[in-house]
Amino acid sequence: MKEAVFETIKKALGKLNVKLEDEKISSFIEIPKDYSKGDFAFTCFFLSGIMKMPPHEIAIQIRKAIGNAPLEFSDIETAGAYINFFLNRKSLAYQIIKKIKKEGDNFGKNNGGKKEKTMIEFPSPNTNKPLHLGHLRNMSLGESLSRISEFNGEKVVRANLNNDKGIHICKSILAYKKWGKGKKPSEKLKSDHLVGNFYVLYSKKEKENPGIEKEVHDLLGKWEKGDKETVNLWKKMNKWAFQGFNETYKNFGITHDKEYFESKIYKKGKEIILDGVKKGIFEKLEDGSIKFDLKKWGLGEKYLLRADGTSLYITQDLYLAYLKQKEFKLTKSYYVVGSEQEYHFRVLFKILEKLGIPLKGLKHLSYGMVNLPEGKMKSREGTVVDADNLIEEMENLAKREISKREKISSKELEKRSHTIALAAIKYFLLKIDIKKDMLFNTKESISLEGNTGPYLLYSYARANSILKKSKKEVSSVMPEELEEKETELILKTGEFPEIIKKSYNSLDPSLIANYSYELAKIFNEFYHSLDVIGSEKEEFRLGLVDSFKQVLKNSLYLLGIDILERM
RNA sequence: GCCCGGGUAACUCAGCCUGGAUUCAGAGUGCCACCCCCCUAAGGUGGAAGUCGCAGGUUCAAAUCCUGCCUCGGGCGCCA
Repeated sequence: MKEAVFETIKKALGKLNVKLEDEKISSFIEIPKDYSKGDFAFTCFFLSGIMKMPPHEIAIQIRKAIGNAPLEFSDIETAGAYINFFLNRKSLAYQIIKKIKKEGDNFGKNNGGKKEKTMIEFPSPNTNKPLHLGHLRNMSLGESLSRISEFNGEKVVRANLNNDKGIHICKSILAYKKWGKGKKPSEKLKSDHLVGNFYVLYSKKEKENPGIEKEVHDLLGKWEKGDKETVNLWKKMNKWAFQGFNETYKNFGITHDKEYFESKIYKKGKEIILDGVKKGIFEKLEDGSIKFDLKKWGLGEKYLLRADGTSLYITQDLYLAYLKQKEFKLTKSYYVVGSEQEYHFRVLFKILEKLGIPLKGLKHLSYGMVNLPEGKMKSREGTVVDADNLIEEMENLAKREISKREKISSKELEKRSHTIALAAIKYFLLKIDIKKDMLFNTKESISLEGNTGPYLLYSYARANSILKKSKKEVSSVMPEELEEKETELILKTGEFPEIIKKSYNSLDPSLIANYSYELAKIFNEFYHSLDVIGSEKEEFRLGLVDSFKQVLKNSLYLLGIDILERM
């Protein structure tokens, strides 16, 4: 439709003997923020220099030169320095509603990425402590980005790298060994929480007696040598950690297609480094260590292999990047990892580039930290918001709210409160710009009112309720006149495909989250100002409600949020 | 010291990429007032609340672009 505006303007300018490049004209055609100002607008400020007239005068001149509005438009009017183009909204509305109806769950999909095979890695936890709020942000983002990519036609492999070895793991193992007394997970103590408790205990003991740090190193040494007792204990505790994680993943609606384990790859990658030395990219020092000079790119120097020939974190990451590619023939590979690791990934990608390993589409999907009013979360000190506890707390809150309103079976109560709790958490974590740090204030964040996940579910349930109660059939016949709220709602649903593309291109789910809220808000305004059931336009408005419901559903799907037919 | 990223109402955040509009720089929470005759009040309506960190610059036009500064966070290991 923009072309029609363009042609109209170009013609009019021709009549006024104003010569402009097509691109320039096009760049001054914009979409007004407010529907009441039309569907397109042409700004005349920039012409004042050329035409030697005040901008509003120019607008009037151009409007005159346009003459009668072409068929596509219902109206063209000037407002100050703007020429506002109103599309024939009845036919536009009709087209949007028809399209949503026809495409349903596929509305907004496109296959722009159909040639892509993408691996998205998240949340890659350490196995020495349970998942916390930071992981919830990570998982919400990972799942949402996976769905957004799929919605745009990509094939997505959801992967997880389990950081199951290293000094931090040995800390919880040592604490268990010394003070665990053979304790086992129980109904009351989830297995990964048990492991986490010993990690906290270790930190406490270390403060009292810094000497035990040596014992941890000894333990790591034993593990690396394959000491039977140590390895068995490590296996046992890792199993507990994984069991607990799996419960949390399931509870949070996360699945993976591929699991990687650091313990299985940590020795690998040496060949890649040595190959780089042969090619003269890396430098071998006298003591045998290998390093890479990245000062050219402002990244300093980085060691790639220890003097004793053992691997470093970056070494195994190089290997894993290579392995992923080999196994899955990827065209893209994303890492959902916190912003604190930006430097690491810049170095990693630069090295891969220099090695000439044909890895395309590597990207660190960096997200900001989740902080508490008291400051940073620290697992060591136990000052974290635990994932399982938070979910449970939210469920209880939702249960209380539901019980105030309605008596339902306990099974239904469980289901609804769970869905509401997850919606609240996921929406809260996704609505904020991916790259920004965020503050989690327990009391304020755990709200079910206002700009929240439950608000969206509630709007959806209301729409559903109308459709259920009405005895009439949805009709595609357009009414004579459209009310303002009707127009707003239709145009907003029509924006959806564009939002999807934007969100896909910028890899940021917050655009969809904020769109969902705006959409639901308009629906609630519509709901309050106009009757559906019993109105003369009942059939038409049912169609409108149905479109809204569909678009909100698609939108929430992309955020990884399940819907409820009743609330 | 160097490299990233923030600083918009009391609080939490949109808007910034792609600079514009009339009375207003928007939401939510909180505060004040109002609305259940009617499709779920987890809702809607109105009000109070802002030197868009500071100072320059570019432009007909700057929250938005550029420079400097202030300030907060993160990062700069033969740790992971």
